[in-house]
Amino acid sequence: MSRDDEQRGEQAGAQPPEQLALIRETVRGRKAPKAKPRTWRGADMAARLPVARVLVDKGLVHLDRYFDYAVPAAMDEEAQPGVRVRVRFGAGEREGRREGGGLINGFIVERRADSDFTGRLAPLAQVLSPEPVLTPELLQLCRSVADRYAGSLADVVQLAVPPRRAKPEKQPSPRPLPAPSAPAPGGWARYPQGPAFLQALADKSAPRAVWTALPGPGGWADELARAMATTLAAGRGALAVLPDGKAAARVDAALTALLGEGRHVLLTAEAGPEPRYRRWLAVSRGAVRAVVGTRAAMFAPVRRLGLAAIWEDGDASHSEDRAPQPHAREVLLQRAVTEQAAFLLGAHGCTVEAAQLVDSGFALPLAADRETVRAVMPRVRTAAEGDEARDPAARSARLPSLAWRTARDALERGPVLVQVPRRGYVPRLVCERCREPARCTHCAGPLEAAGEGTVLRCGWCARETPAWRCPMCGGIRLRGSVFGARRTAEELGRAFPAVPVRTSGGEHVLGSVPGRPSLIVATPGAEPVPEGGEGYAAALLLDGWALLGRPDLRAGEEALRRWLGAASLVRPQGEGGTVIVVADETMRPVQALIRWDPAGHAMRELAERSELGFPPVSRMAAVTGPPEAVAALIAAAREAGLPEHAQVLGPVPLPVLEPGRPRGPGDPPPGEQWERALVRVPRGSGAALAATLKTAQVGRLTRREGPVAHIRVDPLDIG
DNA sequence: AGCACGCCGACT
DNA sequence: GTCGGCGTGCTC
Repeated sequence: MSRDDEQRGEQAGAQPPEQLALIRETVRGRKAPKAKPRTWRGADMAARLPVARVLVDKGLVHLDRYFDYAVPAAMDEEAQPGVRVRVRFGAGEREGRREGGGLINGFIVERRADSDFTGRLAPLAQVLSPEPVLTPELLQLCRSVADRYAGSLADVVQLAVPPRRAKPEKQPSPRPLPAPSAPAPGGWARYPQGPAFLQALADKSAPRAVWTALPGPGGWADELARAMATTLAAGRGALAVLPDGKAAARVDAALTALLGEGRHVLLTAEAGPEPRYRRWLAVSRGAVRAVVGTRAAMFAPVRRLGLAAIWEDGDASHSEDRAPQPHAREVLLQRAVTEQAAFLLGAHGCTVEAAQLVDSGFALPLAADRETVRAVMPRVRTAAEGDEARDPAARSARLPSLAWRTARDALERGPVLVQVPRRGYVPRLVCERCREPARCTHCAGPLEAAGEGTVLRCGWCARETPAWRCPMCGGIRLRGSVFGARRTAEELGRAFPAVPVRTSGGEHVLGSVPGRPSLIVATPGAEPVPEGGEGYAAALLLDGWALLGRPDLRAGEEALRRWLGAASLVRPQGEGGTVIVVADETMRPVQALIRWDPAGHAMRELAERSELGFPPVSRMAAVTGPPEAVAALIAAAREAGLPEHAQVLGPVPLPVLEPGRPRGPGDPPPGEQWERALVRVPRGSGAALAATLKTAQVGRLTRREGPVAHIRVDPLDIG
């Protein structure tokens, strides 16, 4: 943003000398020794509201409460609610004097006349900066997120408030620009309910919608920007969270085209810490009222929020990987409700959670007519896996003949996208005949085989299934591997020697590619957008079997989501756009792709999960850790009182972490054998479950009872 | 988690 | 009489 350059230098003249020294030290570099704050022992305390209630910045669950400190008179002015402070913490009293105790950071949450603490209050050591970053609204949001995820407030605050940077704080934010005028509906006119949704935003009411975006490269970004601009025009703030920097940049560009510079900021990691903090401050100070960003932006303190939007809620990157691992969709839902803002969930596909929002009546569907969909969608055809082409080059690439012919013809007209499975994306056990994932007859968890010829065991409840029989087709044989996908991708180049081949995925993701004939081999989610806005002439989706074969609950939804993502970049069928999906055409996600009906697919999935008692119809929490820690935490939770109808599944041994994959919270350290138990409760008991688990955890940590287990509410990979 | 406090045994 | 083992419990 060019706004970052418009800042004026600091006005140091107003600062007291003590602070100047501190500033110099901070600016000089990280290695410089920290100024030692004075002790304030015996100093005068503030005359009015001499007590500061402080949130101590330590993520320990059993310290999840506030601590009171005395406010020295010299800090009275700056020690306002929301500011960052340093306090002495963890020391006892020796010879009647307060001693030692490490200096740690915290936030003032309240100024009070008195404390309910009976001992002598320690004074605040230092006000780090007078910027009130943890506003009451943000604090309340963090509290409810912490509660929902059985985490500590300090952990969530750490996710919500970016680390301090001295320079941006000392610069003024630009003056807020007046509200823009409302934009035209643009692409929203293609949706029967589109204009009405915008009108509701303009009327400052709080519409909630699950938006099934029409295919086409980039249209969605403009529509999202228009929804945000309409909200701004009504005098309220807007926030959109996107799965990656690439998608966020597109909405940023669309908003800039609509409103010019200065009315919104882009909050992504790519900007670098200092510009990012500067932009965050501009939002916090109310200078900017619209935010486009990646998941950390879900906490952005937008003033008078009028719209909370999320794009592609099925993308795994919307799930925070730091404790307590909140999901952007859930956080934005929470904000929409408490801040009385509109909620917009948009995607090309549809998650079961989104379907449930519609099913429960919380949100209304925002989708185009069948006719409109048919007019812009590509032609979708299936190719059988065994139906390999006669051409030897195509054979070596294991391309079905239809895929081979389609690609060859389309390459006359433009670029062709080839979607191949991501490495490590290998299914577990499925029926050899109909490819139905093998599930436990007791709890419907995924069946696993420890090795060749070993007995089948459930990945959830550990019960053994000695004689498996497919419930769908009666088959008795299982299959569990996928052909070398990586090699298939490489061999594609040999199948089409006359055409340039480019790859996108893993470390090297392309944002866009030239619109001329070429083969683009990409892993799901890394598909580049063809330049010129025309789209791909064709797409080959070769990863069907790998995607659909996973026993993951989301396998179908995820396969469809990834296919739709790629197919959305293909030209309409009227312009010759064709998609070939190599998968069995009788499978439900394949059918949904052919009909371009993600919402219908998600509704059917939801109905099925409802029967089986799966999330999101039920709520789950995963408890992982060393076996004795898991057992003890579950026992403690039982004692603390699990909600009615709670069901404990397992524990079962956790599979060893694949080498190379980064270890997250809840993953075992290398070499340790951990276990996982799942606790399942009816919908509506989620809050009670989180509270119980947290109580059990706090009890165990306080008494330091052996190794610690990790709690994950709404685990993603439950089988 | 740190870290101090305290209660009991072994030492100068 | 005093030092220090580590078990117990608090951190404003």
